[in-house]
Amino acid sequence: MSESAERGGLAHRVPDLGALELLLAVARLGSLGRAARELGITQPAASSRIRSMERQLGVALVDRSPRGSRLTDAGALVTDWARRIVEAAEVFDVGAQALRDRRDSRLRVAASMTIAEYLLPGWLIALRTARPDTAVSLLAGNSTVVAERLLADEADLGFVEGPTVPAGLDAAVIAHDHVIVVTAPSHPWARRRKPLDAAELAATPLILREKGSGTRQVLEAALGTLARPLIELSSTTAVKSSALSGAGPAVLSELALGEELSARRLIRIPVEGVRLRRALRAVWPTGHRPTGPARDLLGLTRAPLA
Amino acid sequence: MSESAERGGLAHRVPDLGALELLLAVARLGSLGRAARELGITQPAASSRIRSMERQLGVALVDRSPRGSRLTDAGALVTDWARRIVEAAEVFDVGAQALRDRRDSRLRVAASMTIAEYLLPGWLIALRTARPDTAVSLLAGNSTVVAERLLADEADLGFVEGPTVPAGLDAAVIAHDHVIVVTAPSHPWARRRKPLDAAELAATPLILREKGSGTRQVLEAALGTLARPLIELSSTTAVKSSALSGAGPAVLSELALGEELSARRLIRIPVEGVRLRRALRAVWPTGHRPTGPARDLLGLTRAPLA
DNA sequence: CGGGGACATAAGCTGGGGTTATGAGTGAGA
DNA sequence: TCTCACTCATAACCCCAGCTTATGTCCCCG
Repeated sequence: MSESAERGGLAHRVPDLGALELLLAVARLGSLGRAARELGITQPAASSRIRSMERQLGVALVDRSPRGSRLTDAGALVTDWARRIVEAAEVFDVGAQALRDRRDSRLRVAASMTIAEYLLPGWLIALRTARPDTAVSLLAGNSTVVAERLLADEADLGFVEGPTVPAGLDAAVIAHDHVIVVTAPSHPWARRRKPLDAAELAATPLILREKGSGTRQVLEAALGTLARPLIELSSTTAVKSSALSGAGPAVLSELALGEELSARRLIRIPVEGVRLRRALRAVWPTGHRPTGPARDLLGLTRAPLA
Repeated sequence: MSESAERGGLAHRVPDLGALELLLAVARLGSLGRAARELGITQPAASSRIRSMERQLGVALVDRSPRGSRLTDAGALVTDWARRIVEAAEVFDVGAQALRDRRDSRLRVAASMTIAEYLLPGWLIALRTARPDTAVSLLAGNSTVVAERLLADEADLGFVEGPTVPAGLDAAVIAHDHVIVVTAPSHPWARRRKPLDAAELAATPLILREKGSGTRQVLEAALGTLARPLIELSSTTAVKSSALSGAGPAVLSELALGEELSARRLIRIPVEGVRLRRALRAVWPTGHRPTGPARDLLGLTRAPLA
């Protein structure tokens, strides 16, 4: 993330979550008072909070009138940025909630790191709207750990990544984790018209995760040869940062890239003739077809076998 | 966003930004004390803050030892979710900062709503690492407004979307806003093997923005006929929510979809034989080639003409 | 065996955000 | 025109989260 000398800290320049939620509520409901009521606080509290947020940002956010409150132009812009933060917070929330309720919950899920990080919270948000009262617990670990938990009846549903299904488990492919090649927009590859081929990819020094990591394995299996590292880094985030800084082409899981792709801060380079993907599977003990909440969750994860 | 009865409010279950930043610093630096120093607070403050975050989440996040602190397994998971929030906050920050410094700044940008919302903050984050001391101001408005500002020398660089370039301006296409068709994973289209064609798209009732909106215009221009609305909604977010809830296929700008696509909560349905995209252009007064910071920013926005 | 890290604990201050109580516009209807 | 019902703003007060300083404990290393 290129931590520049940035004195002050984000927290002092960005309103806190409560204020952002309040702003969204005002936008939706068109009135400070109504928004306050929805969040369970009083109207003066809401009024003061919005005001102090406007002071902090140095911009008027809402037009007050005796008939209600509407967003300013600037307010509309700010509200959309705020919504992104709140959505990220929702992901955090359901993830953390699942993590917390270890023991005593109704649906116990065991998942690989990648899935637990990027996919599960989204599914759980969806599950919550369908079955609001289901408490979920989450354990993250590798395939072996997931299998152990399922077989010991300490988990109801598991998720694993990779080519093999652990023994004793039935599985269904629910999606694929695409490993993709990206560069900064300034890189020459970003202007290519023809897709890369395997030979070219194998011949080019790339920004990679360390040897043995999931994405690296997928890449080398697909190439049928060892990859040539330009830099080797031990975290997905570090790889992303290097790529963003223009150090060179990087290989990353598509799941780790959110906004960077759609905002064109990183460009996806098409690759042809190489199967750069890894199956993501739901798993359960052989015979024990998922039922109840596990079945609901499984239904939500059904994606096309693209 | 399907506001369920969700009592309590996110803010009470999710640590505040300061705490999340602290957690990231601890993860990066491997020590509470060092992290504290980096954020400009004392070691006991950091210690207590992390502890209260652990209490709040009900999970141990860091392993303390007299030699330093390392993340727990759960801590690593939580840290990655936290990073998403902090990144969204950074986007908010640079956007808001640009919005605030209206008058007295060195680089004045005028941009269409879509670009100001989704693209500009990312570019400004990148610009900040290259030119940390450049103050940027941002005005959001439609093409006409952008053109006015540029011609009145009240802006140094503009960004507009749509097929035409306002008179008196030079332009360069920097990217394309792809309008795409998405459905929930449960929708039959999510399992199609063949791309949609124009006739099929025109014949199917779709979840759309209101008539006259940008994405709707692109869609109807591409189809050469009016679209058939299943539901008409007045905000991008509302369209997204409806699609997520499985109400039907929706048409949205790719820029508005972040995590939903990569996490497969919404599935992109390929469409063939239809040009569902709109040029995004940088613009400046004819003759006045951008120089200085404006030139730097323009350089950052260069993306392939995909 | 004495530093010097690293983290924990304790006591005290401060301020942001909450509350209640009240005032003051505006518009709609009797 | 008066009054009610709605909006938002202001004032006075309270509380607690989070900060600070000052100290204690543990462990490793020279």
